Amino acid sequence: MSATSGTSRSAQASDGGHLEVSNTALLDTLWASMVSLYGDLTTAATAQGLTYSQAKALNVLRQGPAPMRSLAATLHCDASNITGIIDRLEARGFVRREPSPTDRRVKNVVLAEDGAAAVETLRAGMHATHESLDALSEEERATLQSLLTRLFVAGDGGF
Amino acid sequence: MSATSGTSRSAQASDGGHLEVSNTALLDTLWASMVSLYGDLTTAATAQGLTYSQAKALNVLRQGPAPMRSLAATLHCDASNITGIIDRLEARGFVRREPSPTDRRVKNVVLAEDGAAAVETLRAGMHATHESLDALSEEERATLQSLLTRLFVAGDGGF
DNA sequence: TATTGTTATACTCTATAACTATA
DNA sequence: TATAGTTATAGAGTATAACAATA
Repeated sequence: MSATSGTSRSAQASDGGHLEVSNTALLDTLWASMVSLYGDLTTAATAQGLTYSQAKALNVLRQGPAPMRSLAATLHCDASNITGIIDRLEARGFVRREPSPTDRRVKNVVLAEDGAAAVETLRAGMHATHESLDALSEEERATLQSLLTRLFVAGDGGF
Repeated sequence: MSATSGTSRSAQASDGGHLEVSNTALLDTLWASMVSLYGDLTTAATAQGLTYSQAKALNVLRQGPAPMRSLAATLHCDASNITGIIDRLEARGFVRREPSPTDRRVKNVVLAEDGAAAVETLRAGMHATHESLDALSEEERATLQSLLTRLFVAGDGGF
């Protein structure tokens, strides 16, 4: 945004480690993008009577059933939170708790039909995001997908 | 991810409007990226004794003082939330409330020295993000910055 | 009248610690 | 002993509604 170029990078390995201060401008852009996406997602979730955390949980469960502990790891929160979040989703019939056949300690959370419908409606309702994506070319979307996958998804499944 | 290609796009304008279902895979990637970035940010914030929301507020204030109402809009939350968030940041000396010279209803929130130091430390502490960014080439970072800016920042300042 | 910021309220999220039941 | 899930607790975030001060 300034004369120092959008991709400047202070390559000072102050303590012998890797590059410490990498690209302030890009960090700003990533941060702002996250806040915008968060806003669009929260708006769409509220329209379904869901909180941000509930929406995240439902979205993860689109990929298949998951144990409570696994959900906590994926959502970067303590396992005790998941109990309440799943409690509330289960009370609305959006998910079910099923016993694991292999480990009687484990409860697998399964996305119910109503939950699947709600999360699909939510995803379709992220209008600002969809409109922005429509403004990119096919090639640009492929590039973005590739870069973001390398940045955030590839490593170990979300840092 | 599947045989349907990473950039497929169901171009069905079901109700005469714009393209409704755009790129499920890319939405997934964006969502996962947001969750990962959120996780890294929260971890770095916790190390500074800050919550995610407090960190977002401090980061916005890096760009200069802002009225309460403006902070609420930028952070996509109700104005009544900001009162509490700024209360807690002010109690720790991270921000100050200053009266607006032009409108006696308005209070401008100013980043204090300790707050500026805390947010810079926080940003430097987002190790997972920095390491990921270091793995991209200069050109790739420029491309990512450009694409994200068009997607999320350019429009109207965060949707 | 409309807007800015605050307060009161109720609900949700969040981490910590302690607990039960399994492994 | 270690792990999965729950409960209790306290602090923080969140939106709604009502309010005072100012425009």
